[in-house]
Amino acid sequence: MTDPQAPARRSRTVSDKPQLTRDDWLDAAAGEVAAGGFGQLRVLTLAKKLGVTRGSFYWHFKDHEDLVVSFLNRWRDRRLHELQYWKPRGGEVEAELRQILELLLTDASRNIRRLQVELAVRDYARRNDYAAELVTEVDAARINQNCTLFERLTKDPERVRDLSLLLYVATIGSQVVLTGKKGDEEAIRRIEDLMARVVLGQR
Amino acid sequence: MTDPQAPARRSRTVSDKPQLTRDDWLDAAAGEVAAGGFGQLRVLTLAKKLGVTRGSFYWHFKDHEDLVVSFLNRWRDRRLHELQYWKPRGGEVEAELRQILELLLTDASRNIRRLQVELAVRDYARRNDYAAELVTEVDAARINQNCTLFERLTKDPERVRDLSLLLYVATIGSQVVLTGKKGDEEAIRRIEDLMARVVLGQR
DNA sequence: CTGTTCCCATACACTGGTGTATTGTGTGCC
DNA sequence: GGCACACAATACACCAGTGTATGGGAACAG
Repeated sequence: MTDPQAPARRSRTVSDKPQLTRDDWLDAAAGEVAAGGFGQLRVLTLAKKLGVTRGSFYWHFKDHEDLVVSFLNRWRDRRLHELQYWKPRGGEVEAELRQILELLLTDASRNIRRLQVELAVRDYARRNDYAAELVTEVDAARINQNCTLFERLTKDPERVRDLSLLLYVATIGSQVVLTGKKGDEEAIRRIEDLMARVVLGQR
Repeated sequence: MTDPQAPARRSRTVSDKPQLTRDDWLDAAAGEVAAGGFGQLRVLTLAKKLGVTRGSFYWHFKDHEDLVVSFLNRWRDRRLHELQYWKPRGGEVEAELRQILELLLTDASRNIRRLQVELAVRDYARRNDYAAELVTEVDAARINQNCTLFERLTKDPERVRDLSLLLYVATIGSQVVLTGKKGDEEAIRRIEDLMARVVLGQR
C-alpha cells in the first residue's frame, strides 16, 4: 500500500506515536470521503482521527485544497494502475468473460470502501472541473479495457464498442443502485448472468 | 407547476415583489442541490437568490432540516406520480419498447436539472437514512414499472425481472457516466439500440 | 379607520471551521 | 553535546453559516 520508495519513517516517539506521513492523512481522508463525501472532508476531523492537532496537517499540506487535489491524484493513479492486473491471461474465452464480469460486478460491490470513494469522487466531479477530468480519464481507460476483452469475442468493432459501454454503465449503475441492501448480492449475480448471455448471444 | 388548489397568492406589493411560498423556496433549493448537492444547500444563498433575507425562510420553514425533508418528500412524490404517465398505451410491442427506451435514456439525459437533482439525492442517500428510504422506494417503483413493460414481451417471470433490473441499472449508469460530454448523446443512442436488441433477442 | 394577520427585515449570539504565526520537542548527525 | 531538521502543539484572528428575538410594513376584514 505505502510507497516502498518513500524514505523510511522515523522511529516511533516515546509515546508510541509514529510520525505521520502525507499518505497517512490521505488514508484518513479516504474514510471521511467514503462516509460523507468531499463536502464533509474536514481537517479538524482528520486530525482527531489521527490523534494529532491541525498543526501537523498544515506541515504536510499547504491547505485544504492541497489535500483534495492530492487525494484525487492518488485515486486516479491507483485506478489506472490496477487496470494492469486485469489483462486477459488467455484460456477459455467464455470462462474469461465470466471471470471478468465477476471481477467488475460482484467483487467490486464487496469492496465497500473503494466503492463509496468512487461514488463520492463521481459526485464531486459534478461540481469540480479537475475531478471531472480525472473521472473522464479513468472511465475512458476502463471502457478501453473492456474493449480489449470483447475484441476476442467479436470481430465487429461497432459491437465491441457498444458492448463495452453497456457493460460499463451497467457496472456503475449497479454500484449506484445496489448498495448493500438485502437481496442486492443476489441481484448483482443475476445481472452478471444476464450480461454474460447478452454478450455471448450478440457476438 | 404550482399547486392550483393552493390559496391564491396575495396581490403584489408596491415594489412588485410577489410574496414567496414554501414551494418557491423548494424550487430555489432544487437549483442549489442540482449545482452543488445537499452539502451546498445554504439558507443564506437561497435568500439572496430569491431577493429576500433569511427572516423569510424561518417563517416558511422551521429550520434547515425542515427544508431538506420537505425537498426530499416533494421529490419522492413527483417521481412516483410521473410514473402514472408512462403506462403502456397498447399498440405495437416493439415500437412501444423503443419508445420507452427513448423516454428512459435519451429524454432523461436531456433534462439536465432533473438529472442533477436525482444524482444529488442518490448521493445524499448514502449518508442520510431518510433519503435512502425514499430512493429505495422510487427505485422499486421504477423497476416495477419496467416489469409491466417486459411482461408483454416475455412470459418467463425470471427473465422479466432480470431485464427490468438490467435496464434500470443501465439507465442510472448512463446518467452517471454520460453527463453531457462530447459524444455522450451518441453513446446513449447506441446503448438504447443495444438494449432493444438485447430485449428482443432474449424473449 | 383600526386591528389583525401575514410576510419579511434587522440585529445579535453562537458554532464550527480555516489558516497562520509562534513555540515546543524528539531525532539523527557532525 | 550541541545543532539543525522534521513534525506537532498552542493560540490567535477571521469568516461563513445557523437560529432566534424582535420590530416593521403591507393587505385585508370589519
